[in-house]
Amino acid sequence: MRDACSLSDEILYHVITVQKELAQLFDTEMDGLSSTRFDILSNLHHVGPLRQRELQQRVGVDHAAITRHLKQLETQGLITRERCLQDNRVIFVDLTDDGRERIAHWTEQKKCLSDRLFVNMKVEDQQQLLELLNTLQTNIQHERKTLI
Amino acid sequence: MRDACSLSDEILYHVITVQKELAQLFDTEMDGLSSTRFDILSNLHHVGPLRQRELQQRVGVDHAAITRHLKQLETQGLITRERCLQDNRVIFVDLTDDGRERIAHWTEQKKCLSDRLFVNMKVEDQQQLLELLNTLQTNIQHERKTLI
DNA sequence: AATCAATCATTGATAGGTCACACAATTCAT
DNA sequence: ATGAATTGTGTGACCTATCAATGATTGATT
Repeated sequence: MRDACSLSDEILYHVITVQKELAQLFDTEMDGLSSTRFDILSNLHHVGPLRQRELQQRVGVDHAAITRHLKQLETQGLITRERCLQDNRVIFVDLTDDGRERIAHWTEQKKCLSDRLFVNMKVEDQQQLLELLNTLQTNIQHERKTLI
Repeated sequence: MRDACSLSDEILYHVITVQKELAQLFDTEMDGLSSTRFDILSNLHHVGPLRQRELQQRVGVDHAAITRHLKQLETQGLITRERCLQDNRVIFVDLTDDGRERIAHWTEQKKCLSDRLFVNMKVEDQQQLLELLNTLQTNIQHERKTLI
């Protein structure tokens, strides 16, 4: 990605490096909570109890990853998992009281962090950035569909 | 990152998802060549033989990761590694003829792909996107520095 | 000259991701 | 009603990343 000879190359390269640095910043700032785990807890916090399957789709990682994350979060006492009585395949995931408290705090922490990253960027610039990222994302998705 | 309540949250969330989808598109399109490996070969292609250490810094991954990638690329016959005679600690990495041929082809393939991802975006929009990503990146880097 | 510090590469432990496969429960077709 | 597909979850194998510790080599200090 480095040694980009074209504008588009350079943009793609930056998307990758920005994400990488962002993830590292996130990890050090949030005392070890990974961005995926934050996502899991955040979904449960805002939406309420969720089937494992739906949680997996919302967070956007593999089934296997979700299974393992939830197992760990359960042993840490942040979430509970219960089989559904109507459909014995599905598992309902919910926050414990402790988990609810912790994710509320983490959310606050993350909000401060993300605000700090945009202090010197005008709101209209932020909006345009978001819009451009959206365009890029739909292009990527379109490309991926035509591949399959 | 999902369930963003603020503009900044939403931007960061998009950076992450765009990168993720980009990496997956890249992988499927480039017959299994990961973006890191592309980076390694691309650096060698444009810059020439490099010390392993400098290659590592350019690509921006850990020492360990570079060691393992290079080991694999060597067994695939794409690169060579030779100890430096003057300084027996360093290893010089270079492309083989086969590697040179392959990376040239991959570069072409990638160029087509990245062009396709920006067909519907005006050049001035691309420039602004790049600029905004740069701003964000320097903010992240600044934040990481103040942390340590 | 001997030792101590710095540099470069490697290795092991650990974490997170994918894919492929397995298994149980449910739903659908005929 | 029963056999076949589908769905939800769990597990194993593998890949890539990090960090920490190790080893080897060089350079610097005394």
